[in-house]
Amino acid sequence: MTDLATVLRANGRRLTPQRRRIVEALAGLGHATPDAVAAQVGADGGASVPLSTIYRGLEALEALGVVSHTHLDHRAPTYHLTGHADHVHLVCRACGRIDEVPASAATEFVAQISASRGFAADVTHMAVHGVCAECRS
Amino acid sequence: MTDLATVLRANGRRLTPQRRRIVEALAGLGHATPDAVAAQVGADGGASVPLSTIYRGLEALEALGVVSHTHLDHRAPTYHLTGHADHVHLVCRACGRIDEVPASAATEFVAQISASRGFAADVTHMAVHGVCAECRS
DNA sequence: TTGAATGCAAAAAATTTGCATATTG
DNA sequence: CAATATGCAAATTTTTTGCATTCAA
Repeated sequence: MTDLATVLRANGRRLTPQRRRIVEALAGLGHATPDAVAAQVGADGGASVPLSTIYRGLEALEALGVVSHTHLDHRAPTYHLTGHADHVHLVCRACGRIDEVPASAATEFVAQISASRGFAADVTHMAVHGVCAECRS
Repeated sequence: MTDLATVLRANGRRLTPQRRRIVEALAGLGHATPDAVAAQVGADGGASVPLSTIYRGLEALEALGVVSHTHLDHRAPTYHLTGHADHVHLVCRACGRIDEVPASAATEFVAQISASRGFAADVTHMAVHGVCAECRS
């Protein structure tokens, strides 16, 4: 936790209560859109934080590698703590359900494109679309 | 081409000149955002087509499986013809470059999650983020 | 102190929707 | 002719920006 302050300060940034709350919200939610983060932050009892601050906070934290985001579905960037367990998201195109599988399932795939293209893939929180088991039947 | 009309009619939809131009635009561009499609459609000499029609057209075509979309970067759904060569996009987080590798590179990966979760992944045009060869050095 | 961050409010983008009119099948 | 699509304009939604004020370091 104090680590957060360290990372920010090391880059001339500051740890404000708002940012601390953004991180806490993400820790509790796992994944969340800026909107959802705002809602969660507002739900912790304290004063609500304007969306603009949420956006700027997430942006600052992402620049420092504390959080990152992916696009699980249509229009919604979902943020998560970088430390959050690495996994790939399986997004069902039919029912919308989102399942997860450990990122290790893609190890081979990652190695392959690294070898063939020199591309260092980061499959953490990668979104894979398709149809889930239930919807297939 | 006439096939397009068939698919639409088979579902009670209609082939309008606008939709034909949308498909032509995609064929020429490969991938494109709704905005880019509109620009291309407008560049073909004919009258410009309002964005709302582009959106509705893409939606209708996607529902019939003629086109589909993915999110390559931050805020931009990119559409492409379903028939367009299957490949996975390698999006460089550093320079923004987008490279492609055949979808077959993910065969093993797809098989794995199918076996473990019964999830039928469609990696066509899947976006994989990371750092490209040049930016790594 | 002093520059970074917040809060608001207003501006931009990006989509979506209502509806009268035009068109396709 | 009947139902689907288009065009436009207006309404939403989502994200960004300007700025005076507050606050962390």
